[in-house]
Amino acid sequence: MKKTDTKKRLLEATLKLISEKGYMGATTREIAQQAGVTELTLFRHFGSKEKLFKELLGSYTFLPRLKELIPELDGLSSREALELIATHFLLTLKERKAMVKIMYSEYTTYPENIREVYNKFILEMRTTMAAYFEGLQRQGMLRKNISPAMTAKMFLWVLFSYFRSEEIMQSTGMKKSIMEKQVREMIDIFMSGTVNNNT
Amino acid sequence: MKKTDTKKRLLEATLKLISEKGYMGATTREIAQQAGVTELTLFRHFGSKEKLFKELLGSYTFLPRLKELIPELDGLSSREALELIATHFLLTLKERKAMVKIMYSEYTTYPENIREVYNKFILEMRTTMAAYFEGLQRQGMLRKNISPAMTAKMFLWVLFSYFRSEEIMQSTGMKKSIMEKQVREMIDIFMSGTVNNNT
DNA sequence: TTTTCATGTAAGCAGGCACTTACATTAGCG
DNA sequence: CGCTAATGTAAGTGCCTGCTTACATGAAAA
Repeated sequence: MKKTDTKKRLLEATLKLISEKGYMGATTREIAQQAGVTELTLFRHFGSKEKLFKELLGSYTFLPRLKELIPELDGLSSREALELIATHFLLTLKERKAMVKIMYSEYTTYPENIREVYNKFILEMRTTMAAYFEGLQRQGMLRKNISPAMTAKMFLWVLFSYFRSEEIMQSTGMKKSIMEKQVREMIDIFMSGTVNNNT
Repeated sequence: MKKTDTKKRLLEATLKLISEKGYMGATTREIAQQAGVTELTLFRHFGSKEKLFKELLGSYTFLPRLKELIPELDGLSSREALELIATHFLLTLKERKAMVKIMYSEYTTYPENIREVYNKFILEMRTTMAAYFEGLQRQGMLRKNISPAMTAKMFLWVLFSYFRSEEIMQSTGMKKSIMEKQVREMIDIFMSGTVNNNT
C-alpha cells in the first residue's frame, strides 16, 4: 500500500484546483476526484478543507535557489550575472506557477497563513537581492546614491510583473528564446536607465 | 422615490464586498444588507448575481486621466514629467482600489468579461505611455536603442507593483510624503539606471 | 382619490456544500 | 491463514446559497 502516494496526490490536486478556481471555487468532491480517490479519503487524511489547504501551504517550499546561485556569479560581469539571476528567477516562478497564482489571488481574501508563506518568500527574495546589490555597490559597480533595497525591489517587481503578464494572463506561456531576449532588454534598461547620455 | 439611488447603492455594496471577499465569498444577502435594502430588491433590479457583477464591471469607467495630463507636461523636464505622471497614476489606482483588487484577484477565476475591462485598461495605459516615450525618443531625450513599448511596460510595472505592495498588501496605505520620496527614487533609477558611470 | 411603482415581509425551494456514519472490500504482513 | 490498515460504497445531515412566490405597505403621480 502506498500511503504517501494518496496524500501527495491529494495535495497536488488541491494545488491544481485551487489555483484554477480559487479556494471557495474548488470543492472537496472535485479535488478527491482529481486525485483519483473518494471524498471520504480526503477527509480521513486531512479532516477538513481548511486543514488540507493549510497543509498544502505548509508543505510548500519555495527553495530560493537564488542563494545557491550567488557564488556562481563571481567571474561574470554584473550584466551577465543579473541575466542569469533573472532567468533562474523566472524559471522558478514558472515551475511554481500554480502556487504563485494562489498566493496572488487569495492573498487578500484568505488572510490567515497564506500571507506568512507569501511574505516570507518575498522578504527572502528582497533581502537576498539587496545584499547582492550592496556588494556591487561596495565594488563600485553600482551608483552610490541609490539604495540597494529599492534597487532590489524594482528588479524583482519588473521580473514578477513580466512573469505575470506573460504566464498568468496569457494562456500561451513564455517561449524560451523570446524570454531571453526580453530579459536582456529589461536588464539593459534596468542597468543603463532610459535617459540619453550620448551628448 | 429614489430609484437611481438604490441601484447605485447596490453596485457600491457589490464593489466593496466582492473586493473584500471575492465573487464567490460575497453573498447576495450580505450585499443587499450592506446597501440597506432587501435581498429581493437586489434580484428585482439585477435578476441574478452574475448580472449584477457584470453590470458593475460594465458601469465602471477607469477614465484614464493620463491622456488629459500629457498636454500639461510641455514645459517640464522629463524627470518632472514622469514624476507627475507617476503620482497621478498612483492616485488613480488608490481611488479605484477596490476595483483594482477585484481585477487582480478574480482575473483568472472569472474569465468572462472581467478580462475585457482589465485588458482594455492595461492596453490603454501602455499605449499612452509608449506614445509619450516615443515622443521623448524623437526629441533625443530617450536612448535610441530601447523600445518605447518595453519602456512603457517597465514604467507601469514598477508603479503598479509599488502600489500593490503598499496599498493592497499592507493595511496601512500610502502616506503622501513617503510616497513622493519613493516615487522620486524609483524614477531616478528608472531614468539613470543602476550602473555606476562616474569613472 | 385612485393608481402606480418601488420596496418590504415572510416563507420557502432546490441544489450544492463540507462533513459524517456504518459497513464492505482489498491488499500486504506476520 | 488471520490480522491490520488504507480505501471504497452508499446514504445522509445540516447548513448556506442563489433565487422565487405571494402578499403588504407607502409615497408620489395621475
